[in-house]
Amino acid sequence: MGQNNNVMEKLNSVSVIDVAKAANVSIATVSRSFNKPEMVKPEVREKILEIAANMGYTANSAAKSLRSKKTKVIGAIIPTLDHSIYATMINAFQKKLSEQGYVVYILTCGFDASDIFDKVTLLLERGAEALLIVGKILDKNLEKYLLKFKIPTICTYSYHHDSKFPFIGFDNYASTTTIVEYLYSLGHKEIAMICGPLKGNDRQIARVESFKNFMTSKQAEHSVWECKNQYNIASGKEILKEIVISNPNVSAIICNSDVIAFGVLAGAKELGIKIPEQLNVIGYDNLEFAEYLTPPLTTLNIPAEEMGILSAKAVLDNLNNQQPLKSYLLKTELIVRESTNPD
Amino acid sequence: MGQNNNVMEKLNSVSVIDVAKAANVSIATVSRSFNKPEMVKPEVREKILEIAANMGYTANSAAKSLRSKKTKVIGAIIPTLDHSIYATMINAFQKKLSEQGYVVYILTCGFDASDIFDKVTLLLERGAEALLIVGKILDKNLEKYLLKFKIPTICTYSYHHDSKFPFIGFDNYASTTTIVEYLYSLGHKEIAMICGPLKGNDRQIARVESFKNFMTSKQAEHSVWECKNQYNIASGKEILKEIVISNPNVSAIICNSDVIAFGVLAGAKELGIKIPEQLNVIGYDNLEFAEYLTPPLTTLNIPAEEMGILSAKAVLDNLNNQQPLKSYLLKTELIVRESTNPD
DNA sequence: TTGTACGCGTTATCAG
DNA sequence: CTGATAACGCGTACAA
Repeated sequence: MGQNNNVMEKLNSVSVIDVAKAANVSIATVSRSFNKPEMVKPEVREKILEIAANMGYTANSAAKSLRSKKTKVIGAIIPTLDHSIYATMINAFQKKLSEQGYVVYILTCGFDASDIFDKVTLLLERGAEALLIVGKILDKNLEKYLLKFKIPTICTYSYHHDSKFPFIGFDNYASTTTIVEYLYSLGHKEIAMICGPLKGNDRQIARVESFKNFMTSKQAEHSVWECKNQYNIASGKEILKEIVISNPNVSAIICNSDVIAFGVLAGAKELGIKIPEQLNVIGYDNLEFAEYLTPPLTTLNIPAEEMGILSAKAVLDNLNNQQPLKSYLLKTELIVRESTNPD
Repeated sequence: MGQNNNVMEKLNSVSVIDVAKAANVSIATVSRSFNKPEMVKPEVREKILEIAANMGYTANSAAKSLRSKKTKVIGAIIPTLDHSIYATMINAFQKKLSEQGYVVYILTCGFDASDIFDKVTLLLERGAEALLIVGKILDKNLEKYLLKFKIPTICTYSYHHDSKFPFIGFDNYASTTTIVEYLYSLGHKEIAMICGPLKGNDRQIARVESFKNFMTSKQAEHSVWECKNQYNIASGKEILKEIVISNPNVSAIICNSDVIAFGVLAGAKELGIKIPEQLNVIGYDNLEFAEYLTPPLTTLNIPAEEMGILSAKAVLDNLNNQQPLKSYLLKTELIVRESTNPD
């Protein structure tokens, strides 16, 4: 290895011209045998296909794209693959698209989506024909850009009525209201929320707002704790300790991720805080482990896989059948388990 | 929307020709301003770059690839993104590559890697310049194919000395031996292993073999339980029940995934089996949650992120500097916690 | 049903 | 340092 190992060169060493010569037909007939089979006499086509296979012919996708202006590539921009909640969606998205020969470019951007212009253009310049984005598009320039070039773009994990782009997601604001209402109905008068990084993160912002609005409307004590660094179990544990020290009257904690809730349960155990007797804990995402925690975690189920599949279908329908992209408001569901109970 | 919304057409509406005209230079100079800046007089270059930016010029990647025979795309084939252990690696891999303007195609193949020829050719035909694959390449035809076309291919998550392809991974066989030896040294005489799907999965096969060989050499009782369906917590729980019923003398269980081990702990709790007093449990992967389980899980740490980063570096070095791909045998480490102890 | 010839937008070559 | 032009491999009018 080392010298002259160019993949394209090797892979595309035999072209339509070679096949045409070998089959004693024109290049047009070869091309048509692959792309418009019904236009070629069956015997001729079969012969060409066979010869092409024997010669190891592979269409050059760059040339194909250049000519046809289609790449069969979809771009996806997500915060990170390191959270199963995004990985699950992308997994479903990718699987569905690959059934139709589409391939997915994946780019991670961290939780701050306010600065993803570069990532978007990178994918677009590389030929992405449509985009999947997590959350709302916050950068006005990006919004203009996508609109100007009519890039088919789907936003997920959120739902905003005022958006210029279709959303296939769920209502973060309403979902959190469901959670807080439930906790309030249980009699909790002072509740804390542990949220993820807020900057450029419309999901977290909506949840915090919903929480604050509800609690304020009831004139109930409340506090918000931002998990700024690592979004993991250790953080949840740490933040619990801070909460306990500075707000000892908190009787329930809303975690905006099951991972954080996991940490809170772990921290509570260490501190000797009984759950749910002394403290109620509620998660978000309904990850697989939630029901196996001690105690089983009350949490909010979100339609991760469904978002991926529906988004893929929408993209396919748009690209293949010119169907306009529609929004879907998907349902979430509060799964009550044993980490919450009446005060 | 609906008609004539071709992304490429819109995005590449202004070409080098337009920029050249506007800047009053030749197209060659425009091209060079972007790709070989040192060959263009600074003032001229700056002017061209500015004009190009104002006109919204974007190079057509298909044309670029067609001419240069480079795509700056890397393909990755992994079992699933739905397991954080793979997602973590891919996340690191992708992040590193994107620093150099590379983009990653991700395709999932399930756990059976014996039939991925189609996936490989799909990625290659789409222009992937190099490949990242999880596990050993089992299909002889695929092996021949990759060798014939000299596709830069890195295999991960395993390490085989007899492989025709470089491995950036760890030794599954030896790692399991470490685990079994440790358990045996603790005095366990009958051990069970819960493994993942075996078909087309060299990692699981190596671990099972290692386990059987060691136990046989000690003439110790042992059994292997294949987790055929879902590779999740519920399965671990279920299989534990089967083990307890049919092999009541088992005093230790090796789980080939922390997720399975999680299920075993959950099942044990339900059955009233005390861990580690009545049963030792050991995991694999050292996922984040392992140390927070009850009891904290003894497990094997694997270098997921490191594999991703090193693989990315190797690919970059191969593509940019013609450096041959080298193998790296990375270390694993047994993390002893409280789910194991002397008999 | 098939063949000819052109153009897609870029980079590489070669001459200046 | 710059310009003119060929070539990359394919799809598709248009002609036959």
